[in-house]
Amino acid sequence: MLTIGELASYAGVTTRAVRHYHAKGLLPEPERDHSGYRRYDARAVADLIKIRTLAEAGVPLARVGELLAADETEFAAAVADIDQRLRAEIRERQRHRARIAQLAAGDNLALPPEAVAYLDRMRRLGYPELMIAGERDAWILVAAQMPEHMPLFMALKEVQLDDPATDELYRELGDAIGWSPDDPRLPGLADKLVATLEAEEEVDREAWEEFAIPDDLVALLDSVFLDLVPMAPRLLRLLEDRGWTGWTRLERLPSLR
Amino acid sequence: MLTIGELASYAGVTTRAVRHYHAKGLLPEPERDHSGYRRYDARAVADLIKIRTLAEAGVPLARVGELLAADETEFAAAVADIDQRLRAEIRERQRHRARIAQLAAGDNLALPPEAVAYLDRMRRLGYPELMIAGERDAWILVAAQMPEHMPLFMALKEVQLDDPATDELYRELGDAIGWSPDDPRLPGLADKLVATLEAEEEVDREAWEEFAIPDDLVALLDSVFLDLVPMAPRLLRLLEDRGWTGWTRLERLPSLR
DNA sequence: GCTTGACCTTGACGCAGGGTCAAGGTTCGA
DNA sequence: TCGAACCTTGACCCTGCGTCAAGGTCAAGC
Repeated sequence: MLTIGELASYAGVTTRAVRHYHAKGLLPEPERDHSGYRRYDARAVADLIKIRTLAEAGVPLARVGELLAADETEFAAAVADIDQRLRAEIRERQRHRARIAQLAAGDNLALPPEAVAYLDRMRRLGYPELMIAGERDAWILVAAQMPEHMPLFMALKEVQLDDPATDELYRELGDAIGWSPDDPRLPGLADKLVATLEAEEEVDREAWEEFAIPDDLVALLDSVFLDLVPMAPRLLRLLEDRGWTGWTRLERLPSLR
Repeated sequence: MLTIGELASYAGVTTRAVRHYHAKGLLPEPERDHSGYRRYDARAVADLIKIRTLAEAGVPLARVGELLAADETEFAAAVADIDQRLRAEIRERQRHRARIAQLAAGDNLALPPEAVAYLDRMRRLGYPELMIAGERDAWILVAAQMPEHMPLFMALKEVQLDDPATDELYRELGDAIGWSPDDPRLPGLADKLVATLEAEEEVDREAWEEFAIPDDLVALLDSVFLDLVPMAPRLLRLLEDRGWTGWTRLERLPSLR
């Protein structure tokens, strides 16, 4: 007759595992000797090895019990089921590998490659880091909600950078990011912004409007700007004085009656 | 400003997960409003999405914190490390798949294919199921301790079945398995066994002895027989009367002084 | 002003599969 | 007769949250 330690070593498991299987009902509790020690026969070794074999094959303990008592049909069905689970887990890990390989390739936590490329271009063009950081945070939010639209959005942004007038406007905004709320240059900046908006062809904006950003996301993006940039609240007020509201989605105010 | 539920839904996680990340120190606790609710800004959404991105890439939360604060070199090293872990987990599951595919192919829980083939042959030859079950349990124990010797052992067993004399002896043992301990045919069976043993060429046994089964395993295998077969203790006593001891490894008793 | 339902708060337990003490009793060999 | 190496039960630890429980808060509709 075997003690728990001997049993465990025959089957190549720890005594803790054996007691765990007792607690789970996988292995029946054996007789105790006069001092309370568990005493096992050879059948227990064979049973334990079967349990180990299934557990090491990736079968959850909860199912090991069923499987030991299953007939051939049930066994085959259960095995098919487990195999499917294993395949799913393998695929999952393969996706994880691909994902972290992407992460390793750049600073693009949570951003698709085209957005990384856009931010890199801003960096090469000499935009201030604070502005780039704001853009990145904002696009992270958009990418999370509308990942399928990101290639289009980034293509539109690249077009904007290609346009010298927009580029110049953006550079001024970049400089203005550090201005204090009472900076005297702010009204002039607001004038320039409004002028650009009014000069803008409707066509340009249609491209954006077709893939309407949801209202709550717009509000969130506005708050990125408002939180990050000290002069932002003042600038928005100046724009409202000039008949425009919002930031992420700038719109004409309904004219006052 | 966002509530925890809004934050969570922007990032595509549960509120429970957000609180979990707070508890783990991955995401800083935000300000509370007058009623004690957590209030988040848009930065928190971006931070949370980064956490999610890493966590979904299979990075353990304990490492996510380090990674968010890591420089590029550390990040690359950590990513390489995680990739290695993922590959190991994939390999593990592929081994599991192969293992359960084997299991599905037969009743061979914990037995190598050659042992399954041997047991199947016993079944085809009409040996009683009780004897086959005993053989299976015994070989499970051997396979667990000496897996590398199983092909040889099974080859030797097949040779025994090929021999008409041994086959006949085994069939008698198979019949005897159900006998009561005081069955009058037992002495005759013991005589026949001893006769076979003494007629056996030394060469036959050398093959087995070369790959000595350890003493404790022999004791365990004997106990399978003693536990499973009611008449076993009596049969062993009868063999000892005739100058032989043991069962798994039958040996001549040292002659009495 | 009241109810209802959807939020929010902290705290605690649960899961798989055991690892790792703790505090004590038992057995075995020298 | 002593110490080492067993054994016993009980309880806490890990991951990554899910899921109660027992309440507080908020907005809407009556």
